[in-house]
Amino acid sequence: MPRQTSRSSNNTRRDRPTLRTVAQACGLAVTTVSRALNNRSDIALATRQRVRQVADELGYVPDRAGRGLRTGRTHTLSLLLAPQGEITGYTASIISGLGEICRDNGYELSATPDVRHHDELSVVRSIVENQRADGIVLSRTAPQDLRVRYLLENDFPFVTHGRTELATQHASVDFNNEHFAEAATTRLVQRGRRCLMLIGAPASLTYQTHLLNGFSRIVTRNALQSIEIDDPPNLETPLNDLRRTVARLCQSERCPDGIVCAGEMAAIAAMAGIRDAGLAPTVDIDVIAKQTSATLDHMTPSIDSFYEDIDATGRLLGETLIRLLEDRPPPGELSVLIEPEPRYRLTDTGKTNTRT
Amino acid sequence: MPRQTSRSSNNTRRDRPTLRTVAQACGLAVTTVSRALNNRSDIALATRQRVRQVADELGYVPDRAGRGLRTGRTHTLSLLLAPQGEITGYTASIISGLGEICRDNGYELSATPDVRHHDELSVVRSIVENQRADGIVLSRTAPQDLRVRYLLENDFPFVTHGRTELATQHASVDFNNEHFAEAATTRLVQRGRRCLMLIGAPASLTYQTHLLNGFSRIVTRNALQSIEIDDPPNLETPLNDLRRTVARLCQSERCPDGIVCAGEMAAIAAMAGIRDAGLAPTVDIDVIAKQTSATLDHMTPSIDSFYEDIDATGRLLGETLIRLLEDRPPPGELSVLIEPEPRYRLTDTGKTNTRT
DNA sequence: CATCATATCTGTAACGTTACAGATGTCAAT
DNA sequence: ATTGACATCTGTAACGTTACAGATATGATG
Repeated sequence: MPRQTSRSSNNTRRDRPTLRTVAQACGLAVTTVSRALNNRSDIALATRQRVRQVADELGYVPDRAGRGLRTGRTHTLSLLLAPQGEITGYTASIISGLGEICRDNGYELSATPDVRHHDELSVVRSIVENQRADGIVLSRTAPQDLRVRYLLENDFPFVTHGRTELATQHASVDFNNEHFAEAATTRLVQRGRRCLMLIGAPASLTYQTHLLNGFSRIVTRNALQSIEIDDPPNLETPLNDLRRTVARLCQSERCPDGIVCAGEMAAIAAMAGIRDAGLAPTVDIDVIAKQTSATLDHMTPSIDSFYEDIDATGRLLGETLIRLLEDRPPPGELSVLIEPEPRYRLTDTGKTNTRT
Repeated sequence: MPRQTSRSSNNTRRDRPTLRTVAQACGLAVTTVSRALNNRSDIALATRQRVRQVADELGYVPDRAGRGLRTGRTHTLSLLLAPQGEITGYTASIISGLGEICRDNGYELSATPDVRHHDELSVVRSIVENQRADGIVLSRTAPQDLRVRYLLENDFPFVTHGRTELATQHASVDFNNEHFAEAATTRLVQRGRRCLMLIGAPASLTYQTHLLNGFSRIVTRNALQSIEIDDPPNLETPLNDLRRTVARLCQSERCPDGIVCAGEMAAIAAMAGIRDAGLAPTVDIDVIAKQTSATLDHMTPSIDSFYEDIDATGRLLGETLIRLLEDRPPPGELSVLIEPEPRYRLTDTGKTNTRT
């Protein structure tokens, strides 16, 4: 057996059929075949069907480069990722859903990690200017997101996971973080907790506002205390730091008796911090979190949570963007809001209860 | 402000410079500029430098479609992912490392989820036949991996995460699972555990053999017992099932006193199962795991682990594949083996000890 | 001085596709 | 028969790049 060579050298690579091949097989002009396969109305229906069938039989697949050169479109969607090193399970789930939609619609999904400590716009600019994709999926949106402004100004198709506060409307999919925060906080109140703390998103991201709105509303309505500290830990605080901060807080006089946590990893670190302080999570300090994977289901003690379906979010992002690209009306609204799904603690048989 | 339109209509999109633009600016022929930018030796060194500089000033970036049409190359690497729904944090880390290398080398990274219940070859075949990428990154390799055979037969560049048992050599990056299993098992033995169990990979994957080799060697050498059950849970058993199986086992007469776990999520579920059986992880049954994220650091009780750096693996996969594509000798060996990094339990201050 | 080798540059064609401007044929109305 | 309207199909050109086969100039060699 030959050793793996470093390039596909003596090319026996099966030459794939082109429009010309199909045209010859049909006895038609190349142009006709092109228009037939693109389902243009000025080609007889019968011809269109015949061409489609012959093309299928020959295994014809349009050449991306040829098409792209002519049309300027790439049939690629770019997913902008957090900078290298800050990529989490969230990313994986988004890719899973988005990738499925791309595959089903003949798009490539291109994953583009952001560059740390770099011009915020450099990645989007490179994609737009160099025509690396037909559309962009953004996450980690800020209220006045520069990237969104840039894309709007340049009239480049995109969809965001999360909203902005810009005057111009744009396609987006978001989790209802306000409802999540309200429901989570309410549940703590119902359990008699009176002194609450929120571990939310970085202040620069739009959804931190939503979380705070929901949290504060319930706190105010019930005349509760909420813990404010100088440098509050958030979802992107390194887990060890978050853990230490929580531990310190738990040993101070400002110790909370309930924590709402907008991310599952942060919740795990927070529980570790509570234990470090010699207290018992759930008993001394109740914790309630947003859940995006199965991990929380197997924690001890088990905690209540609200589920965000990231996989579904990825699918929605993809569908929205592709509809936008293909000039079809978006599915329902241009902006979709996904509601949290309440989950209750595990029973000891290991079953999750999901009540609606 | 205008509402977001669905396509970049009245195109004010900045026309990007082409080779022709650069050629005119330099007073040279298009061909010359092309060859200059490709650093061909039949262009005077001075000319090459001048052209490069003018091109940079004009912000020239080669058009992927034009180049691809002519050369047949896409400057894209495809990462094959587990089927939708089975994608985990592992994926995210691979993408993180691989994406970085792609960006630095002018490649796009295309993420391609596998299709469940479908022909095993369909995805690779589609990539190869339709020239969707210049090279492929595979994971979840089997001893007689059909995809690898197909790629070898078609002389298509690729690199695998994990090895095969095929006679033909191919580029790969692998974690030394045998060493991991040996070291993990040895550590349990040193703690006096005598009746051990391995939660490894699915039997169909090559590295399960490596895990078993390492595990069995230590078990045999120390004349220990190992637990064999009919349908042993593995890393891809749904977590609830794994948890129940472990719980049941712990209540039977074949209860292990130590578990080696080749994945962190499985370790978490196993610990939950131990607790379900009324036993204490670490005390009654010691657990030791392979670690790929920070999650395990914040478990209670904290457990020992061996770290696999997936981010670095992604980078290595990318570097290897790109070197292969560009005909440069691969970095060191064609096959790289990454050694496990021992990690010890957290101290109560929240610091991880990494000794070498 | 003629010849040849070498270094450096250039023009043409082609990759596969689609836009555009016709071309051809058919049929109905005049 | 002629015209026009329509349905259906076709040929040419172009997108940006690189392969290929020269072209030109320079200097060395006989």
